[in-house]
Amino acid sequence: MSEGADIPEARLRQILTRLKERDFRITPQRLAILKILAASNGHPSVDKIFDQVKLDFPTTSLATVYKTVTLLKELGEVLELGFPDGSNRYDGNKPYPHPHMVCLKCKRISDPDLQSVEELTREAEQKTGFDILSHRLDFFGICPDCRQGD
Amino acid sequence: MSEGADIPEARLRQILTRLKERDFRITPQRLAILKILAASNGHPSVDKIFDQVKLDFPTTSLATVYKTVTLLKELGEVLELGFPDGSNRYDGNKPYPHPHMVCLKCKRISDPDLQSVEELTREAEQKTGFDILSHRLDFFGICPDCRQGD
DNA sequence: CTTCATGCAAAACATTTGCAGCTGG
DNA sequence: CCAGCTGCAAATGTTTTGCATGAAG
Repeated sequence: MSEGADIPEARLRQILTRLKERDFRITPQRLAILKILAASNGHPSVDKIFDQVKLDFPTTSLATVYKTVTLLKELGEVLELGFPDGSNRYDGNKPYPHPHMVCLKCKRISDPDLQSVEELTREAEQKTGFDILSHRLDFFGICPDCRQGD
Repeated sequence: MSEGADIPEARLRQILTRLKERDFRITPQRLAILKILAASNGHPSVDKIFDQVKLDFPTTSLATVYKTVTLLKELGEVLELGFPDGSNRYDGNKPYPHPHMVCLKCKRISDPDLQSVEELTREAEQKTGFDILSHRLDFFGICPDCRQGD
C-alpha cells in the first residue's frame, strides 16, 4: 500500500559511515548505487540498479555496479538474493537473513512479517545438531495484486 | 545416523516407469544417472553425477548429464537445488520443496524433519495474501560431524 | 599527490545448443 | 527401421578480472 517515500536517509547515512570508517571512497557512482539500495524496498537487480544509475551517470559501467554491490555484500551492508535462474536481487535495508515473498508474475519481492522463523531455526538446530549460521527462506507464488489483475 | 543402503530401488523403478509412460528412452547413460539420483540421499552435483557415470560409461559427456537432469526436473522427478554461487545439487528422492541443512564445511546436504514448515507457509499466506505455490528453505551452518572433527 | 575507483574489453565459468552419427524399442 | 539420444565442440550469457586513466581525500 505504501509505495512512496520512506525514511531511507538514515539507512543511507549508516552505509556511508561504514564505508568511511573502513576508508572506502565515496564516489558519485557509489553514492548513486547506495541511494538506490537504501531507498528501494523492492529488492532491485543488478541490471535495474545499472539502469537507474545510468540516468544520473551515463558512463557508469556494469562492472562498477558489480564491484560496488560485491563490496557492500562483503561489508555486510547488503543482502544478496541470488536465484537458481541466475537472477540477483539486493536488499540494502535488511542485510540479514529474513523470509521473502517472490511473486512469480510481477517478480516483485516483499518482506513478510513471520513470527515462527526463529522457532523453526531452533527446531532445526535441535533436531540436526547443526550449528546454524544463517538461512534462506523464500516463498514463491502470486501476489494479491496479480491475482486481482487477472 | 542411517547413512548406508536404503531402498532406492522402488524410487528408481518409479522414475523409470514415468519415463516409459512418456515415451522417453532408457539409455545406459540415463539409467546410470537415474541410479545415482535415486540411490544417493547426498544431493549430488552435476559434476559428481558426471564423475560417477564415467566410471561405468567413460564416454559419457557432461552435456548428456545436463540434458538428463533437466529432463527429470521438467518431469518433476528431481528437485534442483541451485545456489547463488552457481553450484547445483539434485534430489531424486524427494522431488518437492522441503527444508535442507547445508554444511558449509563438508558441503553435505541433509533433510531435517521439521514440523512447522506447513504452519509457517500458512502464516505467510494469511499475512501477505499470496497464493503460495512453492518455497525454498535452506539452513546453513556446521554439521555435527564437522564440529567434532575440528 | 597518492591511492584507490572507474570503465573498457577480455577472460572465465557453467550451462545450453547444433548437428552428425548411433541406438533403443 | 527411424525417432530420439549421445557426444563433441561451439555458442551463450553472466559475472569477474586486468589495466590504463581519472578522481577522491
